[in-house]
Amino acid sequence: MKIDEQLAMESKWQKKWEESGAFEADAREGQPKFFLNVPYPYMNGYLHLGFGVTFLHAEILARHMRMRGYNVLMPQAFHCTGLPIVAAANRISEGEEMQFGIMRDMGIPQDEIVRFNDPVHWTKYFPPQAMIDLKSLGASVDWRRSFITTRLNPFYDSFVKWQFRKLKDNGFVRLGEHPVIWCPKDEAPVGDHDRLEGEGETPAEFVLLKFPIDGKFLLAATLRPETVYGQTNLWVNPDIEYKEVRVGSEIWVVSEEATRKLAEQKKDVEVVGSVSGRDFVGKTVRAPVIGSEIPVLPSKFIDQAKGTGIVTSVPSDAPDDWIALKDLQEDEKTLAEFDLDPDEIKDIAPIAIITSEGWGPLPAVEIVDRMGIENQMERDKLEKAKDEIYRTGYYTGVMNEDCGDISGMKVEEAKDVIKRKMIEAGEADILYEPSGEVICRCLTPAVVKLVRDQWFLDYGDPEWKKLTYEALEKMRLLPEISRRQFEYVVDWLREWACAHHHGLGTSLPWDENWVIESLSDSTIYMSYYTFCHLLPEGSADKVDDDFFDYVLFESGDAKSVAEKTGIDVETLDAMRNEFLYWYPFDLRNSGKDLVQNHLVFCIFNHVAIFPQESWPRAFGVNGFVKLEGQRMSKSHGIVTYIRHAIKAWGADVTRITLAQGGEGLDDPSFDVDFADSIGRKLRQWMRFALSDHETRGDVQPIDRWFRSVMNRAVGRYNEAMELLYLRTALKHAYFDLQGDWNWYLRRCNDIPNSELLADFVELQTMLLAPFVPHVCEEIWEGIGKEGFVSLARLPETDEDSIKVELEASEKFFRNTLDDVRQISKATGMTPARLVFYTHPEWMANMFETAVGLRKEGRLEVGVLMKEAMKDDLVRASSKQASKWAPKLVDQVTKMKPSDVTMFSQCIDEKNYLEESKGFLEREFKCEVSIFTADDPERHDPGSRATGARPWRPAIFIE
RNA sequence: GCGAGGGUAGCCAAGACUGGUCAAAGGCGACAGACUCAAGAUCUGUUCCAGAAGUGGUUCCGGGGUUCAAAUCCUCGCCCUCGCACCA
Repeated sequence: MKIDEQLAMESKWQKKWEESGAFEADAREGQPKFFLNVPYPYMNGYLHLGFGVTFLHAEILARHMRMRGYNVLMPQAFHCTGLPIVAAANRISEGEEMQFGIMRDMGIPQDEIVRFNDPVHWTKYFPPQAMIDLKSLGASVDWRRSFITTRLNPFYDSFVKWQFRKLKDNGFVRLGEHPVIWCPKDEAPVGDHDRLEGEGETPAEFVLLKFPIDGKFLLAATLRPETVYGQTNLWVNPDIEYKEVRVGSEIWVVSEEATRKLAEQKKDVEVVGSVSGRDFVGKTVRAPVIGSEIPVLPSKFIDQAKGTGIVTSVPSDAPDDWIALKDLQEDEKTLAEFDLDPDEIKDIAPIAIITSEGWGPLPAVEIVDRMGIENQMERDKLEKAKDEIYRTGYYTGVMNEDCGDISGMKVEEAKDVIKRKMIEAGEADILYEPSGEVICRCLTPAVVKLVRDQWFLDYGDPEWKKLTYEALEKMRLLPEISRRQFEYVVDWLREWACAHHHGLGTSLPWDENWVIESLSDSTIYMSYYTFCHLLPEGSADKVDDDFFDYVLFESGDAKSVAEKTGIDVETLDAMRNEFLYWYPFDLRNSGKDLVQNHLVFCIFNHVAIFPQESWPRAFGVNGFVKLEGQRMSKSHGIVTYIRHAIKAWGADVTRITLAQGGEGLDDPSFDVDFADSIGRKLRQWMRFALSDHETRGDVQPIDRWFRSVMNRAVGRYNEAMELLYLRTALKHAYFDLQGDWNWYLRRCNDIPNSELLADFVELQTMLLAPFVPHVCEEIWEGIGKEGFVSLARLPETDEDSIKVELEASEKFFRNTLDDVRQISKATGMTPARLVFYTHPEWMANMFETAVGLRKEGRLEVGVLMKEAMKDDLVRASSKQASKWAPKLVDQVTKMKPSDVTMFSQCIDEKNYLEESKGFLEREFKCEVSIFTADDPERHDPGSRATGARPWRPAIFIE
């Protein structure tokens, strides 16, 4: 079948599903339900395979559960909230080439790209496209319940407002201030996606130390406030014009660059003058905390862009300070230039303050020596030195006894204590700046802005955390191994800034100037899926809090809600009923990147708003798709859209390839070779299923064997599917089963039992249907079944047809065959005659005795002999028995528990081989004879018979 | 740096919690054979090394350890992935 025939076949079934409403799910009393969903994808482009993997995990399970008899709901909405769409639209209107390139790569015609200059156009264009993609992927979604977010959807808008009023009423929303990386030109926060440089950089907190001088303050910035006890002097750059800034009632002296930072972070800031650094050199200032006078000295190593352009000097622990001090002490010219007393300067010595592992009292002195740093200009070496000291100092360091109140504290904790103390005493302040250089996409270097009156969701609230933890404990996590990460995140989350001033979304109900950000308007919307398809058009502006209170909590009065909203009571009750029936959801699946925010927010918000019986039941988490080992991501350019994959391979192959890519948290890979190969196999399977075969009516042991194997496979498949181990499920239900079927055909000389053949084709088709639904529908129809396979009922495992002894016998047979092959290979012989010698009867008795002892846990050589000798047959061969006993004990001890069960009862091996003699002769194309090892009549020219053991006949090849 | 998950044969990937039939499932690729006029598809076999008897040797990122026994448990180190916040 060519790809276009394949696609035509697939869309034929997609149309049939849609026309018949096969996947539209309504509350049905008496039938168990299963409600799955995945986070709605963001609508700034076509859907890519990354979303495909996440989606398919849920979708495939949805199809599986449907076939297990559940009433399954799988809805899908689309996310438009937030900045990226707006930012991208702006870039289009600015004519930015990069953005045009992205649009072209998606396959949007050049003359249509300009229409994307309006954010609203994105929200109209992409959701239908995403629907097309998912439908052509064979999604079994109830599309009646789809929607988009933001105020563009007034119903959803009301829902989010209701949610936020609830959160606020319950005391989970509060006001505070918050530093963000900020673009002064755009006057907007610069998220990672909007950065040309500096991905991952965050606001870092500097402590500003105030040094009073002439009624003003010199402001020195430091990342290590705990080192104030080691201050010996202050550094200023004599060649710089510093600015005098009025901050509140104080005048601060800082670099020009720093004035801009202050403007974004402090209230009431005004530049009032300027002063040369030179003016301060030689003067003394009183250092904060320690209170002693220290000299202001000249230095040129200070980076003016960083901090305030003024640095306090701690030569004991800062290599920069130590080397600068040393330089100056030896630099007579500079000393003279600034009229500094050489003796006084030379008297300045580092003050030891921190004791840390592997270091002496003066780490900076030590490391400058060790690394052979000569002067202040060796910036790279100095950076490295600083890093090294800071790392060990921070984690292992302890403040020594000369550090006042913080003596004896660990550096980690001293830092905070001293900072707070200084700020309280008015000796210090805070300044944020990006932890590394950040450049906005508009080419402007970013700064840190302190956003005031910021609304937060207070995820730090201990009571709230406690409830969330409780909910998490009761949840099922797939895979379970992700639990530690969830626990960590619940613990670690603090306030979350839940609204901003830009982007699409819903405004805060109590303050229209704020727009709720995208991770906060998407936490409980799974409940909205349950009833949104019943919202009547035209009631958009009337749906209010009372409405949601009624539908979700049945609080209030139906009649008055009906009057207010114009939605009749019956419809209201139907919505209420849908919610009650479907909620909570049974599984939400997502990429692993959402564990640390979205999924945990989802729990937080559920426990804040809903009663316990509506809390989430399970989360599934999966990795990111890799294409040939490379991560797919938009920013890295390697993107494969769902539609491109479908065009190349069709929906079925795309689905099964993604499903078998990998399990658990590992990143699954999209294996192109596998896709090609599985496509061939599926076509082959369809041909096989739909063609006529020669069959027979009689039932042979091998038929019972395959039926046993088949039923066992179903059990394993169900187990794996429930845990979302799709690859494992495919292995059991498809690859292994196909292999067993091939073996079965070989064993019955290519003439299968007719009933078994029909059952196998039917079952295999059902097992594959969740993965490759289209080809399975085609087969289902072809073999004359009514209705869709997608809606067929998977039979329960028939425990009675699982026959352990039959499977053991066949395993024995295959092992024996393998042995023959191994011997042939090792000897290079092609058998001209094959002779098998099965174990003598006494061995079986002794073997079973050994297994019995193992089960009782008292298998030892002595015990075994004593027990086995009670048997007449064993006693008759006592000499051989005692020789065999140690080996037997060893062998049985090492058996897997599963094999102990499988091989505990010996079988009539001679008879089993006899029955398959014809098969053996066909396989090896030679004469085959079978003897018991103690048969005096046996043909045994190689004296092999003595090697026979239970489950392992001796073999002789001529 | 912090938190979480990983590193298994040519490649992808099970196994690890509960140590032993583990030279390690399955898939992909490769090679050989059967079928075929041929190719493809399909089926069968091989795919760490050695081997004229079903075996032996050396393996599961690297070092050290526990144990009769380690891919599996402990420890140290190296490397990879995800996340670290207002951003979807």
